Formats: sequence, structure tokens, C-alpha cells
Amino acid sequence: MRLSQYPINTVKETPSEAEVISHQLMLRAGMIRRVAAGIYSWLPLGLRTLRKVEAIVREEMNRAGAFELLMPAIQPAELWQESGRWTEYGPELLRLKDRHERNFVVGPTHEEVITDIARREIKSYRQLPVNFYQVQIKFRDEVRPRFGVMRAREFIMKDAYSFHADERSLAEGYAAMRQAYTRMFQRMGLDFRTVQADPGAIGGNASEEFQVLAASGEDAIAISDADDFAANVELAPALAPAAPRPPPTQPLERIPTPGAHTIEQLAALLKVPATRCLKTLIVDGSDGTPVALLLRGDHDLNAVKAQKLPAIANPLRMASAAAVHAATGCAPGSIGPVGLTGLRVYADHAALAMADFVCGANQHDVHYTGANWRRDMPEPAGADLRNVVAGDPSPSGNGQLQIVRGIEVGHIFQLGRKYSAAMNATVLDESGAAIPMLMGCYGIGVTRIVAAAIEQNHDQRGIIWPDPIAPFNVCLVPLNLQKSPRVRGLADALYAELSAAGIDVLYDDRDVRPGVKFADAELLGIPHRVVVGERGLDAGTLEYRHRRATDSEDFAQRGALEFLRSRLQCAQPA
RNA sequence: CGGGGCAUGGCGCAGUCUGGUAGCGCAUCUGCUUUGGGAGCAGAGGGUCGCAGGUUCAAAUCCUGCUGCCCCGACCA
Repeated sequence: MRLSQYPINTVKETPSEAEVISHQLMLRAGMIRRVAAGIYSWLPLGLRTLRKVEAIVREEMNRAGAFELLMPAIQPAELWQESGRWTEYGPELLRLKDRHERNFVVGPTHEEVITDIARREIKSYRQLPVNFYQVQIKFRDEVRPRFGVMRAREFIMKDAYSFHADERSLAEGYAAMRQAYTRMFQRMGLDFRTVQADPGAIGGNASEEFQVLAASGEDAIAISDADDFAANVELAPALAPAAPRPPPTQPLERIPTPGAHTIEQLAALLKVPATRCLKTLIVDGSDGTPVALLLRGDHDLNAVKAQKLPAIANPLRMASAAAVHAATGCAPGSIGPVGLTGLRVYADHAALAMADFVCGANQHDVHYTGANWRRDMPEPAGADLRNVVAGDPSPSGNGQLQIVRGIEVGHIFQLGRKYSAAMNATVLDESGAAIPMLMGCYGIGVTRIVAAAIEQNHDQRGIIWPDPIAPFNVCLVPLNLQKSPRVRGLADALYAELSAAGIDVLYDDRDVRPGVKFADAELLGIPHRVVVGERGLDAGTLEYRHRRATDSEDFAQRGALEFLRSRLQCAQPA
């Protein structure tokens, strides 16, 4: 591609709307433009990378035996009413009416449509298993779209749905997708982890996320430093401390703590570490009566874990100030388990391991010091209620946990019968009985991958594309092109040769100063740069530099194609 | 949905408090010079100051309403 003819505008200044680096660089490099909140156009340069990502996804889905189809973006409300999600889904679901006042949705996902297809097309267990996928535009009316295409409202997703006659087949189909996903992300050159995830409201027995590691990621992931254990912090188990609880050594004392209503204020006032303070939270119970949750002061409540307790309302809600007062006789900030009666109490395992601790006295601005379980109050039921923190022992039994951040680019589920049962998608088994099919579903955020790749691969000057998803692999930079016929002759010839060899070359034949060409090549993130300058003309050399390298190297004009091929590695078809 | 903020040429911003002929940088166009790290000089084009009312001799500026967007929080397969 001749850059002089390519429609692209790079921008020096960072647009004020962009907060994260990938969004800034995608705008500056001219990959995307914003059309409305969370809605973007992909310009030709950005689309080249998007298509390369899609191509890898399709190749690996096809390799895994899945079949591509295409479902509509606009779906009739009837299907959503049938599955129950017309009322369950909430405001993220964009609903609209046609001219006949019929209800439709802009699909945020396609379980209903694919299940409808399956029940019409699949009649016998002999047609199973089968896996359908599509690459489609989805719409989720996010409350707060942000980070460019990373959390957009309209986005491109690869979604796949598998159908099975029995659990074993479902597990096999799931494993095949797990492997296909692993291959895809490896091929894209991304540093990612496969992590255990919360199946959430969808249910099912297995669910894993594929997380691209990046400091700006929205998800927290716990990984072991000694094996391959990785889980979303939402569900990573916090093991109970192994050491027995120390015996009490201090007397229980009431002390005034004016104005100290947070653990930080309390710890500062009493000059004790937060680990010696007990945090008491009051949440709504499933039957209307509040529930008290006790945590060590430095730990955070894990809502996903807590709302799985039957006594606690799901979803989890903090009790109102009035309910807290009614239950404890005190406002939040001085609540504690001593003398707390009339409501159920759960304590995190780490809280139960404390001795001689500080806790609220259920009287405004008063706390206890030297509090101890059993001696001063009943020992409550233990539960895993907290987020794991760095340094916790790994649930795998090996090593300690570290907390890293990730961008969720893929998620695979074993759905089970939720949709097939609701929508009556059955097949006849060997005995001729109608059984609902088992389903798996498997998503990949295609547009999000592009942003995630940039979050993970950039520097001060711009993007650094991994070769397999680079919009162009080689940037050919001739210097003094307009004045030097020798440079032009050499650069034209090299451009023709590389293009003929099937390499994606961006030929910067613009009449601009060298600094502009270098800066743009680096902003766009083209991995390999070849400079044709008068310096090397007489010596018969060209100049090569990888986008990550700090220095250039000379190489011979003769055999230039072979030299570059050796540097391109995965840019060539296998 | 709660809180905070912004809206002035394609982009980034000043001007608003204290009303008086709309400005700067980048980008764009023309000419000359320059050509190994985002060039210099000279010139040019481009803005109903988000929208609608109101106050005033006069509104980007003051008042009212609306819309869009950004940030924090809450929410979220």
C-alpha cells in the first residue's frame, strides 16, 4: 500500500475523550472514530487489524469443527419472551418497535435465536453434537460505556453455541473450545491466562474466562506463583488460616473513639494495624431480616461469595441506615458482634482466627479493645466471605497468590438445559424419548481484542503490533524520495518485490520530512521498518529495525526478501 | 440512577467572573526554502460560540429550559 494514496490521518495531540492508552492510540493512529457514546466507526487502517483477528478466530473455530452461520442483529421479542429474558434482562437490552408496533430487540447475545434454529433443524441425537458460530455485531446498552472499543455499546463478538445429547459430549465440546481459544490467543501473540470464572446467573457447572493481562484491565485475577492456578477474584477461594487461634491475653475494654467510623480512622486513632480490627457489615437477608458479616479490617467483602449464602439476599445489598439502626441500635461505624442479638452472624475464616481484636461496641463512637471469640461473644458461623489478597496461600496447594489485572476477551460456559428447556428444543434419544439438548456457549470479544492487544503492546511512541494482527507488517521508508532517483528506484523495486511475495507492506512514499515518516511508522505500530536512504546506496545496504529494537542494523540489498522473511516469522502462512 | 464537569473552525484550548466587531497552537490550501527524527518564512480558507427562549442599545459572556458528551460512584451475562 502506498501511504500517499491511503486515507489516513494521524493526530499528534491526544484527544481529550480518551482515558486509556489503547483508546488514545487508536484515535491518534486513525483506526477508529467515535460516532456516539460507545459506538465507533472503524477506518480502513483499524479494519485491517480487525479482519486479521477475525480471520484467526474463524480458522481456529473451523479447525475445531464448528460451522459458521449468521443470525440477525434485530430479533423478535417473542423469542425473548419465550426464554423469559424479555423481562429478566434489564435496561442493557435495547428494545424497539417497528412501524406495526411490534416489539424487537437489538441482540446483545443470540441464545434465543440459535435455540430456535436448533429446535427446527435438529430432530435426532444422531445429528449431535454440533457447534454453530457467527461473527456478529452486538448491542448492549451499557450504563457507562468507556475506554473506547474496550467497553463499547456496539461491538463485534464471535459467539458459538454447541448442542449435545449428554453431559459427556458437552464436556468434550467445551474442552474443544477451550483448546481452540487457547490456540487463537497464542497465535495473536497475546499474554493471557485461562481463569476460573463465576457462571453467574447463567448457571451451569463450568465456566472459564480468557484474560489478557494488562494493568488497565477491569478484572482482578488471582494467580499462583507456583503452578498454573488462575481464578477471577470474584470466586477465588480464600483458605482458612492453618495456624490455630491464639489464646486471649488482653481484657475486654470499652474505649471512646470519637469520629472514628472507618477502619482506617480507627486504626490510626488507636495506633493498631487494620489486621487487628474487625469490620462488621450489615446486609439484607433473604427473608427480610438483616445479616451481619464480619471481616478482618484489611479484607474486602466478596459480594459473589456472600450472596451464595442462603440467608443473604441475592443480589447482595447493604442494609439501609434505618435497618442497621433497628438491628443494632447504632449507626454504621461503631457496630460489632459483642452483644449483637436477633440477627444471623457470619464471620470470614480469617476473622475467626483473630484474638485480642478491636471491634465496635454498638454504641455511637465507642469501640472495644481486647475482644476475643467465645470469651466475650459467641463464635459465629465461619464462611469464605472475602476477596483473596496477594500473599494468600493458593487454593491449588502450591505457592502464594498474586493479584493481577486482566481484560476479558473470551468466556466459555456449559449452559446446560436453561434455553433448550425453556424453548422446548428437544431431540429423540435412542429409545425414542424427547430430551432437551444440552448447550454450551462460547464468546469472544473481537473488537475488544484489538484494544487489549494495544494495552499490552505499546510504548511512548505508539502501538507495537504483534505480527499476526498488524495492519501492515513492513513499513518501507524511503528518505529524500522526491530528489533522489536512485532511492526511488530502489524503494519502488523493493516494494514491488515484497508485495509480490505476499507481505503486507506500507510504502511511505509521501513527500514529507523523515521525522514525520518515522513518527507515523512508530505510532501505527508497524513491527518491521526498512529505511532506504542515500547512506546505504553506495555500500549496497538497507537499514532494518524492529519496532521494539532501539538500534538499527544494516543488511544487504541483495537477498533483502530472504532477510525480511527471516524477521517476519509468523507473518507468513505456516 | 446519584455526584461533579465540559460544550467556541477538523483536533487541542483561551476568551465567560467584569456584556461592546471571536482568538491561539496543531491540521488544511498556495508559494519559496528545507530534507536521517513531528521544518522555516510569507500568505489564504474555515466558526449562526451545542439547541431554544429571555434580559439588554448590544450576549460566546447574564437568566431559564433542553440536548449531547466526559469523569467518579452505584449497577451489570
